[in-house]
Amino acid sequence: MTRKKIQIKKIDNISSRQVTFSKRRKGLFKKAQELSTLCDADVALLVFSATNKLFEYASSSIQQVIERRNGCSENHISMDHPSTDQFQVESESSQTLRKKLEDKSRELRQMNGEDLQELTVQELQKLEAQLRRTLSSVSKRKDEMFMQGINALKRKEVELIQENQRLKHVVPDLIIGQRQQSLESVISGSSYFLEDDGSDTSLKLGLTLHN
Amino acid sequence: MTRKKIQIKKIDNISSRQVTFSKRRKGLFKKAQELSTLCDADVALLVFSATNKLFEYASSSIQQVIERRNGCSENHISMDHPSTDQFQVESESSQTLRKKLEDKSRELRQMNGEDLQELTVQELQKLEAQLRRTLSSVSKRKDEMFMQGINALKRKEVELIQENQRLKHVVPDLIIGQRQQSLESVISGSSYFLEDDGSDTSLKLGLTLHN
DNA sequence: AACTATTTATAAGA
DNA sequence: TTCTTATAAATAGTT
Repeated sequence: MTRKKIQIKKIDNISSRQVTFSKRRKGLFKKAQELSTLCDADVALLVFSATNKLFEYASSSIQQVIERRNGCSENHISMDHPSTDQFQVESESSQTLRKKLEDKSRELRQMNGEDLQELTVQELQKLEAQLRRTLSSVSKRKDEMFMQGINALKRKEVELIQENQRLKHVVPDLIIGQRQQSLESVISGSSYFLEDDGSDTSLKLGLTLHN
Repeated sequence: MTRKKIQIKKIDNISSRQVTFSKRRKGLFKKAQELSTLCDADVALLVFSATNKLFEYASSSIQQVIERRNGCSENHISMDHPSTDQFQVESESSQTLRKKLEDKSRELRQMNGEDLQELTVQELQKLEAQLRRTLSSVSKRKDEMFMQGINALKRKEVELIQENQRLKHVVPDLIIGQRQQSLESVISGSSYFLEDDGSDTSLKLGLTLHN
C-alpha cells in the first residue's frame, strides 16, 4: 500500500510475511481499540499467527469474559455434543493441544528451512543428518514406485506379446480367407510385434510403454 | 484523521458516532481479512455495537466454529454482557485443533522419512526438492555460525596479542627494577606505562591471563 | 451516500 | 528489529 500497491494474497517470501504480519497486526489492534473507544463498542480480536502463536485484544467490558475463558477453556464442545463428554474429559485441553501444535509447526518450519536462526550448530547438524536420511528414504521409495510401475508394464507387455502371438496365427488365416477385405487397420496397430524373433522385442516394448 | 485530526475518545454526537462506527467497522473488517490472507493467519473479530448488535469476521479455518454458534445464536445478541459461551466458541475447538495437529504430525513424519507410502511419485519429487532446499539452507546457516565463531575468536586473538604486547614492555622493567617484589601483585595492577624491550616472559603471562 | 482534504497505515529499503 | 520515506488507504467533516 505504499512504495507499491500489493495484491492481497499470501505473501510468498517468508521473512517479509513475518514483517508484514507484525506491522499489520499492530495496525489492526490499534484500529480495533480506536473503534471501541470512539464508538463505545465491545470488540474482541483474536489472531493466530501461522506459527499458532496467539495475539488477542478485547475491549475492557469483554476482557473479563476472555479471562474467564483462559481459565477454563473448553466446555462448549460438550454442550454441543453431550455424548462426547467423557471423551472430552479425558482428552487433552485446548491449551495443551495448542502447545503441541505450536511445537510441531516450529519443527515443520525448520524442516522447511525457516527459523533456522533459532538452532544451535549441534541442532543444525542433527537436522542436516535427518534431512539426508529422509532424502535417502524418499529416493528409495521413489525407486520402489518406479520399479512397481515398470513391473506392471512388463506384465502388461507379456500379456500383449501373448495376445500378439495369437493374432499372428489368426491374421494370416484371415488374409488367406478374406483377401478382398482391407486389413490395414488391424495390422497397423500391432504390426510391430508380429515378427517374433523372441528376445529383443520385449525390450523395445518396455521402452515404448514408458513414454 | 482527515479534514481534521480527532482525539480518540468517545464521540459525543450520537449520529456521527453511528456513522463513524459504520465506516470504521468496515475498515477494520477489511484489515482483518487482509491480515489473514497476506500472512496466512487465523483471525476472529467480534464487534458489538453500542446497541449490542453483533458483527463478526472469521478467517476460514475458524469459520466453522463460528458457524456452529450461528445455528443457536439468536438469544445472545441482546445480552448486555456476552456470555461465556460466545467467547469460548470463537476460539478454535479441540476438534479443529486435533485435526490440525494430525495434519502437521503427518507432514512431519513424512519429512522424517516415515509414511512415504502414502505419497504419489509427484509428491515424493516435491518433497525431495524441498528437502534439498532445506539442506542447502541448513548448510548456509551452519557456515554463517561457524564464520561468526571464527570471527569472534579472531577478534579475541587480536585483543590478546595487543595485551601481550603491552605486557611484553611492562614485565621486564618490573623484573629489573623491583626484583624483590612479588610478580603477581604487580601485574594485576595497572603499571603498564613502563617501557621495555620485551622478552619471552610475556608468553607465560599471556597464557595465564587466558584462563 | 459521495466527496475530498488530510491523516494514517504501510511496503520497501536501509 | 527498528527507522525512514514514498505512496496507498482510510476516513472526518462536508455536501
